[in-house]
Amino acid sequence: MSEAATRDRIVEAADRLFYHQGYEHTSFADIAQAVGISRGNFYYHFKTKDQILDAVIGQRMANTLWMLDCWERAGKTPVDRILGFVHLLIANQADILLYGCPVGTLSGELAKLNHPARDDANGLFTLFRAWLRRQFAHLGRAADADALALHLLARSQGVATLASALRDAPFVEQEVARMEAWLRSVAQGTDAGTDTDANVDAPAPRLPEQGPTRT
Amino acid sequence: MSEAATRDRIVEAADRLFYHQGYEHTSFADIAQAVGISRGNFYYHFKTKDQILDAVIGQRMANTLWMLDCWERAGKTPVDRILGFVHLLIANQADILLYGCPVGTLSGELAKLNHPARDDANGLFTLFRAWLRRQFAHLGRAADADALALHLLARSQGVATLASALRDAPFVEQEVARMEAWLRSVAQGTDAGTDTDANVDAPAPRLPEQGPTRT
DNA sequence: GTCTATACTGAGATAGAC
DNA sequence: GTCTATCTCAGTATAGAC
Repeated sequence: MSEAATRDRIVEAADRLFYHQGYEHTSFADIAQAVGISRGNFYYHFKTKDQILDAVIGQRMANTLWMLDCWERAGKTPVDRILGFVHLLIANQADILLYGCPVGTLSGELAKLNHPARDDANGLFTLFRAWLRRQFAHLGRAADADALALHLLARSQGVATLASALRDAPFVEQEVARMEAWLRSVAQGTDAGTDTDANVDAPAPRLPEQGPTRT
Repeated sequence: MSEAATRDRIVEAADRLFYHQGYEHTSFADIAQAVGISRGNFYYHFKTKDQILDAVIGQRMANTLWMLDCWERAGKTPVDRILGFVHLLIANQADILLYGCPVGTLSGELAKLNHPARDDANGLFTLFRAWLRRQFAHLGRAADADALALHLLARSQGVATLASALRDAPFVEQEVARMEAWLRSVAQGTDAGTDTDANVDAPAPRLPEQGPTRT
């Protein structure tokens, strides 16, 4: 088999396994078995496990850019385009219920491992952030476009995390509907709790927080 | 040293290390070193790694119950009590920026490992969920109290995930302010996008979603 | 209760034949 | 390019002395 073809199959298998089982928990043997090659052959294509991770992240970046570009071209209005992002939760619902968001979970794992590729993995977040920011700016919210982008990213991450923990599909639908409503209110400028209001530095009574554990 | 004292120190060290480094990435040697005992002594107290995990989860459950009870007694109104939860993000900001939320990250890791203690870890979510649900019910939102509880839990999870990925402290403050504003609107019954509205089954144009990758 | 010594396993990585 | 064989090391776990 051609070198490129085998390499691609390795990256593809590693991508899936890292998503399903986590990076650290996935062994060379797992990937080799999934591809159908020997462990030895493996090292012809990748010298270290970190190299495979780099390749996987690289491919995810490319795929993400391609996907963002699709939404860009397919959506007539900024709202339509942002809905493309929101509906990823629906389109990938089955996987998300089982494995969470691939961006968030990889980022979280690499953070705990203190892995050098941590920043590269976070680059995926940056891709979405910049794209969303541009959409919100086009929506006439240039002033707080970045805050809105981060807000929506966080909402989406939270839904993925809780959905996979609880394995709760209706919850995903519910939250997506909520995000759609929020997006409409942002488009109409009727959203509450934004930075343009004075409520940012509202004092709000702080309670005696925090027991012996953190949460 | 008394048996109980050493055991407690092991659980405490394991709790911290599981949070900082992840469960799988933390070895017996790591915990033993942190406690200052030998690996051999370790096995006098816990026979397997899973047993330590169970003990850690048990302690987190107890601590969480205690914390929820504190908020219950300290907050005069349901809004005050819920704010106790929201402000955990502020109180534990430093840790969250580095390690994310201990509940969400453990739950996510155990899900990927397909670990038997997965459901036990998710019990922590259930604790918060039931407590928040009760607060929202007291707020006069009995009909959608559970949905509101899950929504706030998800928001909090999303903020923790993104905050630790981006190491962005101002973002946490910003999102907490947003949650406070949202909570006020819920208390006043002026919140949008709830299940009581007709917008749940709004069609909303679905775009050609999903490129070759999931996100 | 706590220690040292050690068995056993799986995983990352290398060498060299085909 | 792909394979088998092998090395090294870390991690879980056990046995038995003190």
